[in-house]
Order: sequence, then structure tokens, then C-alpha cells
Amino acid sequence: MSKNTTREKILHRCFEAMEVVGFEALRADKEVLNLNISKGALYHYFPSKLDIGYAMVDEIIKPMYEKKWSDLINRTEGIANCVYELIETEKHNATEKKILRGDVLYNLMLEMSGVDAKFRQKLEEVLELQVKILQKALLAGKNCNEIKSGVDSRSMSYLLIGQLHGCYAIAKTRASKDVFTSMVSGLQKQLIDVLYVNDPSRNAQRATVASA
Amino acid sequence: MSKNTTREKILHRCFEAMEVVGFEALRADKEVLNLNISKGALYHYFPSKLDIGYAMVDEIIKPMYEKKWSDLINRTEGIANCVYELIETEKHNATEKKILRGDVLYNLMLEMSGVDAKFRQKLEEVLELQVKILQKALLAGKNCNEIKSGVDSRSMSYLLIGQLHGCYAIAKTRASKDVFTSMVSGLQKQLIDVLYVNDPSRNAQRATVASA
DNA sequence: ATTTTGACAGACTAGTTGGTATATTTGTTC
DNA sequence: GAACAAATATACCAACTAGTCTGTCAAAAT
Repeated sequence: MSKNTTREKILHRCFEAMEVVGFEALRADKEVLNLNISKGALYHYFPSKLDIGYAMVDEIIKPMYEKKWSDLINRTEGIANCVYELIETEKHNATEKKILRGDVLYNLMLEMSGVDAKFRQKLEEVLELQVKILQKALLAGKNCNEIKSGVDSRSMSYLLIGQLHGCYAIAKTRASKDVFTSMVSGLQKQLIDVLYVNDPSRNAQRATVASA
Repeated sequence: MSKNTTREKILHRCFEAMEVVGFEALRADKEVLNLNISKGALYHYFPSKLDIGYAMVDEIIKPMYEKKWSDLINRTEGIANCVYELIETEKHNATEKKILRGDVLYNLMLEMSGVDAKFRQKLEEVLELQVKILQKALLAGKNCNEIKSGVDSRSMSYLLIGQLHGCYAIAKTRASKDVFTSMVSGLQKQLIDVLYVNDPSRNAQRATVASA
């Protein structure tokens, strides 16, 4: 987390740039030059541009998306509500600028999955990590009778992640935050029908989701 | 449709290449060289690479996605079934290779929406075209009591397109056709709960979808 | 018949790319 | 303080990029 070492400074700077322009359009040397780090230092820490990409996925993106769903980890009750609130958070975190950029992971997935096998594999890991968290949570939700017993937790987890992706993608092309929030709201409504035994949007109780 | 003229040959060759590698990675001059068309000819018909992109969207992609939903156009009955079958078609058309490539439009949306404003606008048009067809169909579906009256046809149309996108995106990174088909099946199940008055998957009657 | 035009050919250019070679500095170990 | 390795700087490079330039050639217009 500390950005003290040269390597970490390089990594975070490149990540910030890549968030905006994508991986292929990232000019790593020019980015680090703005930090008064030379090309020599860059290639001292990373043998190639792709290796910077791998490191970004492993060291920044993966933890980022684990944290995103962290409220669900090891939770045994209030699952339905927690899932609902996490999706709600997604809406609240959206800004016009972020929507134009889209979601880093999703962008990378589409950009790099077909370009480099190792990159694809690393992105798949991040995807799988999220799916596993969700899957476990949905299973727990079924156990405490919050989530309908008919749903297959694994495929539902994939679908949920994919659906969120869809919202980002459409909103990016529509270039509208409102499109995003209304699509996510639509998604939530759908989930209420499909997933939940009770309607979590009716829970007036304070959000069980920590603001960490 | 006829690929007889030089311009059309250029356009279709570039499109085929772009389907695989994306727009930025497309080397238009090298592609057309394989057709024994020179760089001079290329830049005779298109002032810039971006203009090739615009033409591809307008002249190839847009009609392609209109055709995709064409069975719904002006339909006044059997809407629910038709939507269901069109999604079913999506599954059947999937091949391992196609899934690795992903969906052309969705790929372009993520790649180009943030890069070039005119490109974004043209992609938005294709999106809007699809949404309008779906929206009209859902509305008609409500009229003939096939589709639940509670659904907002416009936002549901967006969501549906987005959800399909999500399936493509995840399946691309998971590099698996099976992931795609199972996600789409999950989506269909969801739609049955959310959208339809009756369950169209139970309609054993021959598909109302023409194979055109 | 001559000029004009549209369709093409292909060598060339200016700029950029990711990456390397080599040199120098800094820190560490004996 | 000599020896050695890690860290950093910088000039350089080959490959590649989109796009341009000049020119040819055949058909149409005058």
C-alpha cells in the first residue's frame, strides 16, 4: 500500500494513467518521467511493459476488487441486504468522469484478454476471486433463508458480475452517469424478483455495509 | 451488401480484421495489400483511418445489429416468445472462436467510446437502434398481455442489451463458450421471472424466429 | 483531339514505439 | 578503501505507425 519505493511509485503512476487510457495506450516511460524517474529505472524494475501490466493486476487491481466485496466475506446473515447495499454503493460511487472511463477491470478484460494469454489468465483470477466471494455469500444466504433456494449460486455470481459490467459498458457509450444509475437500479429490481426471499430495499434499518 | 467495388472490398476486409484485433490494432494498409489494393487506393477512398472506422460502423455494424433483432420489428404478438428465441439464437450462434473475439460492437464500444467523440456517437446510434426495437417490442408485449405490466420497457431494453454484453465480456476473459451459454441461460431464467407473464421456454411450438 | 477527372500505385516521411547499451552513481561488504 | 552489486541516467535503435507525395493511366467531358 505504501507508495514509497521507486517500484511502487512507478506502478501506481502507470496504473492511474492506464485507468484513463487503457493498457496499450499507456506510455510507461513518459508517465514515470513526470515523477523524475528515468527510463533506466523503469526497465530496471520491470523487464517489459507487459510485466508492468501483470504487476498492476496482481498488486493493485486484484486487492481492489477483493476489497469491493469484502463486506460479504465470512458474513453469515444479512446477506441479501449486504449484496443489495454493495450494488447501491456502486451507484453512489459513480461520477460522470468515472462513467466515461468505465471500470478498469472490465476495460482491461476486453482490451487484453485476446492480446496476451498471461494477461487474460491474471484477469480471470480477479474475476474468479469476486465470483467466489459472491458465490459463498449467496450460499450462506440460502442457508439463512434470505435467498431463494432455486438459484444456482455460482452461475448467479457470474451473471451478477457480468450484469454490472454491462451497466458500465452501456453507460460509457451513452456517456451518461444517469444511464448507469438507472440501469443499476433496474438490475436491483430484477434481483429482488429473482434472488431475494424478502425485499431488501424495504429494509429501512441502517445499512449493514461498513463505510470502510 | 455487394463487395464488388474497391471501396467495399476495403471496408469489408478491414472489418474482418477489426473483428479480430480491434480498431486501434487494425493495420488498414497491410490488410488491403493482401487484396492487392494499394495504400494509394485506400487513402483515395478514406481520408483517414478513423473515417474507415466510421464507415464500418455506419455501413456494416449498424445494419448487422438491426438485422439481429429484425424478427421483433412490427411484431404485435408472440413477443415474449420471440425475445426468448432471439436470445436462444445468441447461444446457438456462439462458437469457441467467436467467444474469444467477443462481440464486435461491445468491443468497439469499450475501445473507442473514450478515444473519439464521433466514434462514440456512432456506436451510440447502433445501441439506440437496438434499444428502440426492443422497447417497441416490449411495449407491444405488454399490450397483448405477454409481458408484465410493471416493467419499464425502455430501461429494461437497455438492461437486456447490457446483460448480453456482460455475458460476452465474462466469457471472453474466461475463454469459454460454456461460460457464455450458461450465463445466457441464467439470463433467460431471470427474464422469465421478471419479464414474462407466461414462461416462453415451455412453449413447445416451433420457434417463431425465422432463420433468415 | 485534348483536357480533365477519378482511380490507383508505391516510395517516402516524420513521428512514435518498446526496448537496449553503456555509463555513472550509490550503497554495502570485506 | 577496494571490490562488488544494485540503482539510476541517457543516448540510442530498429521497427513500425498513419499519412503524404508524386506520378501513372484510362475513361469521360469538352
